[in-house]
Amino acid sequence: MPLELYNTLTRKKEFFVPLNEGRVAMYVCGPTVYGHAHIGHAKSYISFDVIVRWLRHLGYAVKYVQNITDVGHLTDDADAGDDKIAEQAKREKTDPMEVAQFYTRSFYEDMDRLGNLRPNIAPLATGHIPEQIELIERLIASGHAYEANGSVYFSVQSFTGYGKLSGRLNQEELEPGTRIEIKSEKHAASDFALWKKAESNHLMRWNSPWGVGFPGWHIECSAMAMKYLGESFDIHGGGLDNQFPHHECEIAQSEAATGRPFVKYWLHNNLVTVGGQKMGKSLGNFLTVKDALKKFSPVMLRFFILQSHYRSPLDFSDAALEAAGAGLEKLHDTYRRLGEAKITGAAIIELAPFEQRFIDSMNDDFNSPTAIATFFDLNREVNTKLSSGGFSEAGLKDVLSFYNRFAGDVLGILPGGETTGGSGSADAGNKAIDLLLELRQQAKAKKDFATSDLIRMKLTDIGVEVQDTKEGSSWKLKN
RNA sequence: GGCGCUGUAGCCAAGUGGUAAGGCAGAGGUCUGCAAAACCUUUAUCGUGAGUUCGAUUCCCACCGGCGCCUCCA
Repeated sequence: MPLELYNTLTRKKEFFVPLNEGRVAMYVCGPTVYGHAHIGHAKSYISFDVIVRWLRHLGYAVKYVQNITDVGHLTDDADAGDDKIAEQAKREKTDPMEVAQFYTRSFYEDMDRLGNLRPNIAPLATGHIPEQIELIERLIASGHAYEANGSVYFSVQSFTGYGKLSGRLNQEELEPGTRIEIKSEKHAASDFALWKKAESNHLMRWNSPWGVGFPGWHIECSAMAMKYLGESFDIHGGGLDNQFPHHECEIAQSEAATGRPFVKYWLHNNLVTVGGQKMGKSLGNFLTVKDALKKFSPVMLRFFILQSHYRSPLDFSDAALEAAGAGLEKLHDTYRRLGEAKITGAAIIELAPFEQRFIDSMNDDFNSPTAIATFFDLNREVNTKLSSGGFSEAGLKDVLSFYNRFAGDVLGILPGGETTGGSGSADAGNKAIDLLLELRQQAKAKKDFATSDLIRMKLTDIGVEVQDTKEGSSWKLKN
């Protein structure tokens, strides 16, 4: 089965056919850098990371652009309120650029830990002011935008396709005056800001044909996506919460300016809930990646997220994460055993069916949960072979390669460098543990179980789990 | 009110018009000096009601419950 993906724009699964053969141009909305990344960011960027990895596995040359929003994102709606970053700067008694830099670094630190590959291009909104101004000028020239009192607004009614992404086609149904305050300078309630006039106290400001101001939130993505990926490109991703109005506005701006389709496939990941409710600062159930990683390892968090589908909502709880972690440990144990296995037998595993299942899963709209299920079934077979004779040289090599390619390269869920036991370790601490196990082995040989159990108990106390097998004892660190 | 999603075993979570993956937890067993690990066996008729169909958990409708968007949010 070739790759199929669910296109939000058409609301159905479609076969993936890139605009240029062999190449994929992909844009994913990046974070607004006014705070540390939360576990919702983790779900979104892990999902798209795996999507990128899978496209690359299929042989596509993927150009992955993910922006950093460091200006223009306002606290209220697109037209009122203060800039989020400027607000945070006030709270931290510093200036906006420092806030943006600080949280940008924090963001990449978190994403790196979670195993997400860096995007090929990570453009900043503040670094693309001329491109945004140019795009706004095009929209004014073509009659899709108008200036009012130093600000520029997009005229929604000038673009017939507005609403096609979110299904919100009838703009009259918006109840004026309830939640969207009509500003007198706007021609219609649903018009949105492309450029905002800067008040005198506004720190982030640039010169423009309309006076000193700053760009609106939506325009940056259009300008940067088109600059690096062209006026039409393959995939645009983002969180479901950005479907409207952000992505709707992106389509309107871009297609009104160019007269051609902006994006072929729109992908939206579902949201993280905590206790069944959306996570929010105001709800008090807000969890940052950094806090989550104090309790759980990065690969556990990643695995937990990938065990549900990217388009499904995911409810976060300690219990759910621990349950996922127990399963992941099983995978890791087997992988570790494979790495330490001696060539003692002639066993091989027919990997083709497993590979087919994995590929079919991923090709079915990036179904990572069923892809992972493949590994649990393979795991069982591997363990059986390991404890009944062992693998042949080729058999071992093939199985390890399978884990490395699919669990490692594609899903990124193999152990991330944490210490595990076994012989052959150069570390002095590891050697000391190996020595203790050797002494325990001697005690066991003399049927001195009191001593052998004492050693095992004491090791357990310091977090070292001992396991006896026919070939001897092994150990690993328990977290 | 408008748009959309969703309701599968104790918990998490896939999926299909022909009676349901995987994980966690539980039970029994094999192995073991004991344990751990591993392996084997075992636990659901898919929110409720009606309809289409030879047959529906999967399609249509209604209802009940949960969630998201409609204001910034991955």
